[in-house]
Amino acid sequence: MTGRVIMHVDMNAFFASVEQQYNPALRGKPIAVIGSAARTVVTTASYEARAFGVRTGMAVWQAQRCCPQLILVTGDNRRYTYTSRRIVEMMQQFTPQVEVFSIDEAFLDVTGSLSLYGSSERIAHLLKAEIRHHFGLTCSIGIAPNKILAKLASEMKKPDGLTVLSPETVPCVLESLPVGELCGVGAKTARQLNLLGIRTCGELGRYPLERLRRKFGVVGEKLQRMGRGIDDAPVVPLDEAEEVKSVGHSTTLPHDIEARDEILCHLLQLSEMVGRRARRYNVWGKTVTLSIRYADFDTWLDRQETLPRYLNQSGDIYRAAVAILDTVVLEQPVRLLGVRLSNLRYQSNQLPLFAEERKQLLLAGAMDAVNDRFGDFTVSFGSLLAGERRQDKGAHVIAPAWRPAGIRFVDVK
DNA sequence: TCTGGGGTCCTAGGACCC
DNA sequence: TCTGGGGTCCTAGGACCC
Repeated sequence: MTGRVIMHVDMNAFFASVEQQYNPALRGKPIAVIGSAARTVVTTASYEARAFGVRTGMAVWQAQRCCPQLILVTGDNRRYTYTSRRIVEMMQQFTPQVEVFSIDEAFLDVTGSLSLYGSSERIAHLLKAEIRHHFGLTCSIGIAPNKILAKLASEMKKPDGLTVLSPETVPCVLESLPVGELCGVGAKTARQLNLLGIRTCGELGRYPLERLRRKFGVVGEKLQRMGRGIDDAPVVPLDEAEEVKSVGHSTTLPHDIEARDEILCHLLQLSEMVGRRARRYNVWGKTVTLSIRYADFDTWLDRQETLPRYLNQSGDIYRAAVAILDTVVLEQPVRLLGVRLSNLRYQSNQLPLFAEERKQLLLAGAMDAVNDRFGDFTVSFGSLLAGERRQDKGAHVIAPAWRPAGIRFVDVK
C-alpha cells in the first residue's frame, strides 16, 4: 500500500522578495513591506531586516528601532497577486491538484505525477528552478504523506529549503516537536495544552482522547490526530473550492474617533467597498455585521442583523450598518470599524421590476464601471467627498490570506 | 507612537416550529 | 394543566490562519 505524496510550497519573505526583484536597489538591503494607513504594521520583512529582529506585525516605529536603516516600502497588491497567479500556473504544470492556501502558500498532491517525473524531490527541484528563473524568488518546500506534515516540513528549512518527511521518520520528528508548531494550534490552545502537561506532539498524540474531548469538544479529536501526524484532508484545487461565505472590509482609523458623523462617514466608505465587491461577483447577502474595536484595543464588538431580503447595494448595506450602530452605546472612542456581508447567495444580476430600483441598480453599475477603470472612489456618494476623508484610493494593507482567484481576490480589475 | 486586514470554523444559548 | 424532543435559524464571542 502506498500513501499520498503531498508537497507544501511556502514562498520566502514573499512581498519583500517581490519588491527586491522589482527594484534592484533594494536587493541585499533590510526592507519592510507595510500598508499605507496611518497606523500600519510590517506585513513582511526581508531576511536582511529579520537579522535585526524585524518581524511581521510590528508597528513601524518598533521595526525602525530594531533597524534604523530599515527601508520602508508600501505594498503593491497587484504586483503580488499577479506573481502569485503565475506561480500557481507553474505548479499546475506538474499536477492539476494544486490547493491555493494563501497568496504565498500552496499544497500540491503529486502522487499521480511521480511516475512521470521520477520522484517528488525532482518535482520540487524543477519547480524551484522555474520560480527562480522567472521571478528570482526562492521558496521552501516540504514533502510528506499529508498536508499537516508537509506544512511542518516546509517550515524546517528557510529560506530556499527542501525537507522530506518520510512515513518512517515522522514519529521521531513529532516526539519532541512543540505543539505550537502545528498549523491549527495557536497561542491560546498551546497554553491550554501546556496546562494539561502536554508540550510536544508526541505527548499530545498519547493523551487520553476522552480528556481532550472534555476540554476541547470536537476539536479535541482533531488535536489528537494532529499530534499523531494523521491528516486525511484532501488537496482541494481552486475549481473545486467552496464559494466564499462572506465579504467584508475593516479599517483602523488614523486616530480614535467619537463623533457620530465621522463614524458614519467611514461606514459609508466601508459599505461602498463591500457593496462594490459583492456586485462585481454577483453576490447578494442577507446578514450585515458591524464591527467596532475600541481605543483600548482589547474590546471588540460584533453586532449582526439578518434582513428579510438579500442586498448588495452600498446604500442598503450602509443603512443596515447604521441601524445596528444605533442599537449600540459607545463606551470608548473608536479605533477600528468594519462592515461585513454574509449569508450569501450567488445569482446573476437581473433588472428588478420597479422603475426606482431599476434606476438605482443601473446607477450603481455605472459607478462601479468608472471605479473599476479609474480607481476606487473616483466616483462615490456625495457625502463621502464632502467629508474631506477621501482616503488613499483604497491602497490598503495586504492580506496574505487573499486567494488569487474569484471573489477572494480583492484587487481584481 | 503600540499593536493591519482579509477570512473560516466552532460553541452555546435562545426563538420558533412541528 | 403539564409535559417532550428534534430541526433550523439567528446572535455573540472566541480561536485560528496568512
